[in-house]
Amino acid sequence: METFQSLLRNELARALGAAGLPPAGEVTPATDARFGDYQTNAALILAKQRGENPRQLAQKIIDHLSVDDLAEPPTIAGPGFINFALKPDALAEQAGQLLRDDRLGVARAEKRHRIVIDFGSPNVAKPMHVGHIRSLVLGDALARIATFLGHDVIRDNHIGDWGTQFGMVIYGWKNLLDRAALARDPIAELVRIYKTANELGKSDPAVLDACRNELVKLQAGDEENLSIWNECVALSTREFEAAYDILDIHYDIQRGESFYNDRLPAVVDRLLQSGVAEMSEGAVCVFFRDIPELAERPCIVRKSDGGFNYATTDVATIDYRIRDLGADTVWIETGAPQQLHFRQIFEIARREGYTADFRHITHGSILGEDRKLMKTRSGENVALRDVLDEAVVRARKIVEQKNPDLAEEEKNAIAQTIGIGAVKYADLSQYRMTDYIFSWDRMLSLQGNTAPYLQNAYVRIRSIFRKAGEEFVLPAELVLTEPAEFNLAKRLTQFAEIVPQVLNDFRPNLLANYLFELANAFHAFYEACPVLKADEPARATRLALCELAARTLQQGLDLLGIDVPEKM
RNA sequence: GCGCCCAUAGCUCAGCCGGAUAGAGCAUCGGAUUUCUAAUCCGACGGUCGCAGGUUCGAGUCCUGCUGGGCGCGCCA
Repeated sequence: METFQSLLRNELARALGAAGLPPAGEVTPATDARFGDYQTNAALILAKQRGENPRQLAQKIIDHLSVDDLAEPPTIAGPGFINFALKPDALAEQAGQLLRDDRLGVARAEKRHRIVIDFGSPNVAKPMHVGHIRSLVLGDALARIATFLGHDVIRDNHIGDWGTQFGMVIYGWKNLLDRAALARDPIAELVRIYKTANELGKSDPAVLDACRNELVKLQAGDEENLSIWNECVALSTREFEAAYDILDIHYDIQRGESFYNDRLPAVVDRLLQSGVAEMSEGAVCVFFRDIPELAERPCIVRKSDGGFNYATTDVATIDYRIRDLGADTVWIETGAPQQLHFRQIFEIARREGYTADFRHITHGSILGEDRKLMKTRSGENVALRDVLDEAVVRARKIVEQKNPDLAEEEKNAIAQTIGIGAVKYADLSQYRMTDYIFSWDRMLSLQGNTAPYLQNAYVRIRSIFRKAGEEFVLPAELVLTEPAEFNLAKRLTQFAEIVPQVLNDFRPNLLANYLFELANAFHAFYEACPVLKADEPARATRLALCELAARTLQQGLDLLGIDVPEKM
């Protein structure tokens, strides 16, 4: 089914053609209720191109428009906008259709892409910390939305499992390991031996040498070191999985850096042979002399000691995703500091002839309430698990306060849904590039643009249906009379317009903002329009609006990776 | 030195391709509950969109310069 926006857009295109005018402008939701529901600036654009009077052109366009079944007669306003006000009947009809559509009106993408999404990507032998939240939550939401739009999405966990840190970890494992501590908290012990080895190495060159030696042995395939390494990867993976379960974020494949090891020599040979790379000061480099910003920033793909680095791995990773996985689109979600690196990697890929759509999707940092990078009092990164645990504990207290009569088990489940949802939503409701200030009080607030506010709108609807004690039956016809009904219905029809927009510039916050406005429209409707006590046909119409609002909230939150409770 | 990102109400933030008198939430103040979850709703107050130029019928949005903050820049990832 089509959205009002696309119906009007098509009609505009037809009218322009009929008027002998070229396609121009766009149809957008009205910026203000006074201007109706939709508007187009087509006349303004054409007037500029042709040096004609915009209002006269607008009239000419209107003369060819036929939107009687959707809207009141279009009007000209301001410098030459054409405004459309939807007819209540058209809105009611559209809402009825949405209820019959299990996609809530969201069209599948015209072209189905195979998209590899790389996000999260934690390091082995290190704890996941609060900084991983953004990449995880943003990447997951984008993956969910792309999947819903019909794309073939492969979620790839590109874990850091082959860094130079393993020299120290293996040295520590052999000389410093406390088995009991490892059994208790594997990652904490791995971090401890890594840090201790690092400290020792600073004061004792012999230790530093020993660490280097362990790394060389690992890279040469030494059996003992490989088995220690394997154990570290397994322990870390178990830890990651626990976090993924809590967050309900899951991957299709996990191809860590080590996966690409045996492909690296061939990558460099190929780059040299094709002339993309060249020798420089003993290293193999790619220069970008024709790109001003990159002219003085070469990318090293093989160090002068013959070793490979992460650039080599990332070139190999691009290869794999396109050749082996068949991707035509690659999205990499990481923090902003890696922008230069991926710019280089993508440029190398283009020079190798790859035409896939590469996107580096970056995000800002999470700051503490002191506006500095979020750290514990002792200056450590805040552990991801601690954040998630505290979110649930805090949510649990609120549930206890507001709804003490629920069963313990139910309270726990609700606290989980609200707490985790709040953490995710706080991140997703904000434009990804801006740094955001982490605040428990704000994200768990019951008012404002928060997950609990949206979840509450859903819960109120579920409560109505529980009270009604009846299955939802779609009425033959919806009849909209009250302004609050009209506003809610209009919001509901816009879900299908918003969802695809998110992928334009990777902005899940557009969807979050929409859902907030929808919840707002629902709450206003809830206050103004009794549902169960209303007479027919208002009662059936209002139940239908409730049903559609519940489904839209649930679907929208699900696309953000957020669950809804039945009670709270 | 060069490059990337950011700067909007007291606070936290929206504002995608340039569009009409720049919007929310929080906070503050004032209202609303015999009613389906008041975990809500309605209203008021609050702005030199960092500064200065430029392009345009029209600039928070695009261009140039500047200021302030964050990050990055040849052998870590």
